[in-house]
Amino acid sequence: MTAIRVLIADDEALVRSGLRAILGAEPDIEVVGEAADGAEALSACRAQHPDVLLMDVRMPGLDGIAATRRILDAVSPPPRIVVVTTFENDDYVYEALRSGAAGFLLKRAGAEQLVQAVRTVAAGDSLLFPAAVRDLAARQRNRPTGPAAALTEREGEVLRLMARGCSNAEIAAQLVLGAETIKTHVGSILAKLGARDRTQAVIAAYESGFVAPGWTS
Amino acid sequence: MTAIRVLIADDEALVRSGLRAILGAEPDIEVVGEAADGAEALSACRAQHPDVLLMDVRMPGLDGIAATRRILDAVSPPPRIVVVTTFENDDYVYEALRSGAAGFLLKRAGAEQLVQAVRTVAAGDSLLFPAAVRDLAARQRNRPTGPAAALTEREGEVLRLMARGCSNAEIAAQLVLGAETIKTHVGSILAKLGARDRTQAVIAAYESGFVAPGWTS
DNA sequence: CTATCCCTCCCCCGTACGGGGGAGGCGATT
DNA sequence: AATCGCCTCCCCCGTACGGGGGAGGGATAG
Repeated sequence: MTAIRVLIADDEALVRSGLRAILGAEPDIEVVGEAADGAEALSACRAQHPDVLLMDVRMPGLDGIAATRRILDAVSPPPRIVVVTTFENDDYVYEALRSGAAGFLLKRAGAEQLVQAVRTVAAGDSLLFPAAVRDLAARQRNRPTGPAAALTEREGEVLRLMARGCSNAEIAAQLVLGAETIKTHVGSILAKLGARDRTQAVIAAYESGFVAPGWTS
Repeated sequence: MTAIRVLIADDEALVRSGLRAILGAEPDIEVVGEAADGAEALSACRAQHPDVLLMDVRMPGLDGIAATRRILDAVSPPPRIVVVTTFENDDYVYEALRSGAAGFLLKRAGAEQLVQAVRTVAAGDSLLFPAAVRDLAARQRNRPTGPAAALTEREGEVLRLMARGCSNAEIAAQLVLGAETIKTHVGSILAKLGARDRTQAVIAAYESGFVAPGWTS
């Protein structure tokens, strides 16, 4: 049996070196390349066709999630992708898996878990490590990420209410404001989101993850 | 170290027996009870406080997902829950994990994988088995399940276009129909979905899974 | 101090939207 | 043959919505 070919994608060179050191020590694992961002990972995958791609979520440019999607779309045969992340900061666990990642690994996992993870996904299985996943999932709701970031706090509240089906009058009542004020906010929201009407704004809210369907929680 | 206490919840007695046989053969695992549905699982958890709960998703009454949620809410300390499912039918993978399940196991997994899974979750780690998870996730989109089921084919098309931000005129153009026709369809959709305006209809479409945000794929 | 941004509220105006009717054609079911 | 549901199109009407202006107050930054 030939060695498992692994590609490492992480924006920090030190981390890449560390991973390479750990994996390189294993006789059945071969690190075939490194990438500093999602775009590099994509081209490296095209060139190297690794069996396993170890990818950080937080990277400049194409982040790990988007890169996962693109690589699985563009590279054939697709590598098995393990998304790596640090501790506190990540809401991306499920998004990563939904994007088609085969596994999810916390950076504070031990070296043993790492090589185990690589072997597991290379064998065709998926994995989740470790228990902290559930806690992360709970925290997953607090994601203001998106083009909705440009919205002010007030506008955010208004958009959230719009996304719950409220009319301008209802929003005004809810926030104890004049109906005219809401119209102004709605106008700003439409402009910032590039939406033509409130419906498009709500769609943008869903698509950007500013609000999420109940069944995703 | 004391044995891992396992509770088995499945509506088929034969399956329960099989699992019990497999797990009972392991010296470090003890099956402390069985349950035929979610409600039984809940009360059994309260009585036995197992370390691990092996639960089928499809069960009469309280299904596995709902039971998982309730048990994790109601039982302290909560057991580690492994959701078990058969092959084709399940969109529930992510819902199960989001409900707080520690792991997910296909029934066609081998006995070895089963005991391994029990040991893994008992140790505090989460797991996913096996590779089929991603394919299941991919199939997850095709769920016309919901209140949108009552919609006509035509109405479905219209709703889908509404959910893409189209105006009535645009929908009419898209479907090569009169604008008045679209108004009729929209009216029917609003009535069937219990929505007051197109925005609420689009929200219902998202919430019911009739359409899904791009980031869920 | 001034500029800028946000929040608040007001005006007018045009229109797309939604409610409430009706009506004809068409296929399937009964 | 009759009925029913679906699709198609038409009328009128009221209004919530969105565009385009303006304006004052408060906070922060320069």
